[in-house]
Amino acid sequence: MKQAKISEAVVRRLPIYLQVLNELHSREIQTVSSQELGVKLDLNPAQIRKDLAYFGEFGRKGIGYDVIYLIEKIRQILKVNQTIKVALVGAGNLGHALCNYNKYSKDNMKITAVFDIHPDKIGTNINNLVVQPMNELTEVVEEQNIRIGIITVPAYEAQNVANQFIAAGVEGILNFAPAILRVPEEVRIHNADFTRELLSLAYYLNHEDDGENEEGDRDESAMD
Amino acid sequence: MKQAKISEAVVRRLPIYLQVLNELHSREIQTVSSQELGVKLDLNPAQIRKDLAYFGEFGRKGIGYDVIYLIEKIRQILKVNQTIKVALVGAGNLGHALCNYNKYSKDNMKITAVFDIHPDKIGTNINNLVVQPMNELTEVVEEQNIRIGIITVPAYEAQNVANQFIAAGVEGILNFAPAILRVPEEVRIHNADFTRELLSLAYYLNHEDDGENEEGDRDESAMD
DNA sequence: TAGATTGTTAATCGATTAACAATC
DNA sequence: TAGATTGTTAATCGATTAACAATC
Repeated sequence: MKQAKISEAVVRRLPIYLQVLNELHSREIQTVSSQELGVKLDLNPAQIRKDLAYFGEFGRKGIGYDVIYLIEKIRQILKVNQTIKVALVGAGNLGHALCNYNKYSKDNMKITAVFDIHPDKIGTNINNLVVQPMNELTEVVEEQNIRIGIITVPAYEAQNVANQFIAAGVEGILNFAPAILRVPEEVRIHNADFTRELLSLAYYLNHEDDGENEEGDRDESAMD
Repeated sequence: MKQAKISEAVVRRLPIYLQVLNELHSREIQTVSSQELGVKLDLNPAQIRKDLAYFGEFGRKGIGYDVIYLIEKIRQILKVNQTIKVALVGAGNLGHALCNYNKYSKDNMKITAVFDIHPDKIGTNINNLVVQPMNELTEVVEEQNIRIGIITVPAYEAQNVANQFIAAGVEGILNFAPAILRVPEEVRIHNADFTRELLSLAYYLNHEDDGENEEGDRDESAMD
């Protein structure tokens, strides 16, 4: 009865469920069926039921899921029912944006420390946090028990920052820099590099209606 | 011989390949094998070859892939060999950050217009662009032939902005707001909501070494 | 009770990986 | 030529979906 291995696809859907559920909750809706969730999210209801069933029996047959209860359960699963402390390196515009989001967030993930390498940034204030110099990172991460590091520095500095986070003992890294980072196996890394999203979005432009891509280009031999 | 249907998973890997290739190019490396790419990206070499082979024969047997040639080809596939114009709504910190990234980007995706609803933002300058009022959006999008809209407004305004983008005729939307947006089938939407990344990252914290989750919680009947 | 909806098993579908002939 | 590596087919693996008994 050990928890079956949960695929990444399942885990990535949980925050989406949470988002819809929070919205339903704010509209004071108390119960929801997998059917209804499926319509909202363009997902197969069976998939939603199956995803949730990996973690327990959260619903009631004939009724559906209690919104508040399910929110609580998903939070438990994602471990955001406890406060998780986060540090951020790179006090630029993006760093600012994330700190602000943070302020309004309902989830218990808190950015509790901000670092930067540039002397003109150090000592300034972001959302009640004082920007600290990089050489204090290790100490602060250890002392505050920070578990996640966010990287919002230019690509060429990203690996270096990641290394410092890892040395300091974070368990996960959220990387916004457009760079491929090497991390040891025990550290989880997620990339939130928006250029990837933008480029893959471009692929789908006009893919139906214009035929530009359908001739030429295909049957020449490569690199001649 | 019509192009086989390309799965989303494949398309999402193309920008990653492009990223590594650009890096190799900047280091003046001229040829690369699927083997080497696989090591760098933690991907199976066969998968990389198969991904690329959907679009043509880009490599040379016994040799590998010419870096410059492959960059060019992937750019064609993603349609970023031409300039693609992008508009952004929401001139906050995140909007600023994206506009700046944009400035340094090598890809031909250009943010050419920025909008905001707040009077105090309108008329200000971001990266040489003047922030415009929302009521000019439709006209500007049409005139400039803008094909992608980026949404960096609070969640409660996101759907409204999306509707305006869609009415103005954009083909794709990149949404940074933590909201689930409804769009018509012909409009492609990608979500870059960082809270999702952060929440799914939290799931993986400590999943190996602490057993907190392994008892209790499982076999109580739901909602009693 | 009848209708609705879950949790779960079985069937299907699609994506990844292995293997290898072709060839540089 | 011998070694390397592609493009591609076949085998495997995993994820999604359909179907339905259990039950509220």
